[in-house]
Amino acid sequence: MAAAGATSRQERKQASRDAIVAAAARLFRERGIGGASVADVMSAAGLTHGGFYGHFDDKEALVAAALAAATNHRERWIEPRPDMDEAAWLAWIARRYLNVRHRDDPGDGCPFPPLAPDIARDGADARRVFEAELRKSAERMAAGLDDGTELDARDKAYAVLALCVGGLMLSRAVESEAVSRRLLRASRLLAARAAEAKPSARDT
Amino acid sequence: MAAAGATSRQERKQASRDAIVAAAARLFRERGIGGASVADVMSAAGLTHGGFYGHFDDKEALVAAALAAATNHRERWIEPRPDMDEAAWLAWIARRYLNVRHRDDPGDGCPFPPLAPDIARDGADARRVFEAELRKSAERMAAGLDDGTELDARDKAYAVLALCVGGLMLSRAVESEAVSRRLLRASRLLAARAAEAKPSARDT
DNA sequence: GATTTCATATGATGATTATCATATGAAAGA
DNA sequence: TCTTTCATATGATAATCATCATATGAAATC
Repeated sequence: MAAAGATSRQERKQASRDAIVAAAARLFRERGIGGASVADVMSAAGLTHGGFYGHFDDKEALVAAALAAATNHRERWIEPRPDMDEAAWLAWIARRYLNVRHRDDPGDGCPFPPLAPDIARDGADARRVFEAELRKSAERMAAGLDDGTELDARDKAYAVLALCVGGLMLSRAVESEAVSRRLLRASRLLAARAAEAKPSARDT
Repeated sequence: MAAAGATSRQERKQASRDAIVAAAARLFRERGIGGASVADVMSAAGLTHGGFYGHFDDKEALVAAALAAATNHRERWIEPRPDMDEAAWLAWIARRYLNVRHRDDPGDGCPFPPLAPDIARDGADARRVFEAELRKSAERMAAGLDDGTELDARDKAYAVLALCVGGLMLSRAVESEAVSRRLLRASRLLAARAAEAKPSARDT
């Protein structure tokens, strides 16, 4: 048995795998799935292309792993803030997500806007991972929301996610800075409207 | 000069070009830009690959043309309805857009959800066409909306577009029918909230 | 009718890519 | 120390793709 201290063969293989997944998570978000080859990913991970198939069955398996690994900012975007009312909290989340910094750094951002259409056309495995990650985001957000008259907390969360994902994606696809910022701002403002209008407070 | 009646050489070339653009508009929406080769598009147009460069400089020029050609349903989705109030009209638009039929037929649907990320990474020409088409949609919608306290009519339109595009795209990327339908329904319901709460009608 | 033009077809070309086969070299086990 | 194992490197392979070069055949012009 090896001295438990240093890196065992198993540990180093795991470290390689982690590096591959991290490189893929970044490159796929930046360039799309078709825009980053297996050799590109391996090279970005500091390895050569041949070893790839010792870690994954095929590229699609890497897509699924990279997608799961790319959702690591969720806790930062959707952070409970019991001090805020619902509308303020949604506005706060939207501001953290729908901004120029996030727009300009897709490689370190949310994987849903750059990858959703690719995933929609990909295999069922990737779609299952996508759904699981989206659901986790929705549940985390719903935990801070109240049920409304038409939309329960989970529905509100799904709708706000759709708005945020759509707004960010469109802000990246237009050419002018002015329209791009307008999309971000308008989407931020609509997000807060998902909070119930609270007729009870007014109509009592 | 040829008898003006039949198809001149010029007219037949134009017809070929139209067929290429129509085939590209469908295939790009169905498979993504990278998923449809020039040869695929030409074959779908009933031609062979070689003639392509007599019509377009390169594939990117075709992307721009196909994108402009793929927005032909806008008038159906965003149809003025002076008989409805703002919230009802937005709900009506969202219902026409965010439904299972549209979700399951991307080849004949809105080009924004399937193509936005590809366009974001593509050349500036395609992004300019994307922006022009998005702007036309926003202006058509804004013409039926009122300015609100935070969001003017154009902003409301951009936000509703972001929500619709995001909701449709996510509904295609998840695996289960239940979550997919939930995304469509929740997004439809939030769309109507873009209408001003009309404090004037209540608070007067 | 002869000749020219040109839209399209046929047939390269060179680059890229996913995937597989085999070599290597260092650590693990004996 | 010697042998085995195995993670990774090097080096194919076969397919796909955008793009280019040339051939063809029918319409347009003379």
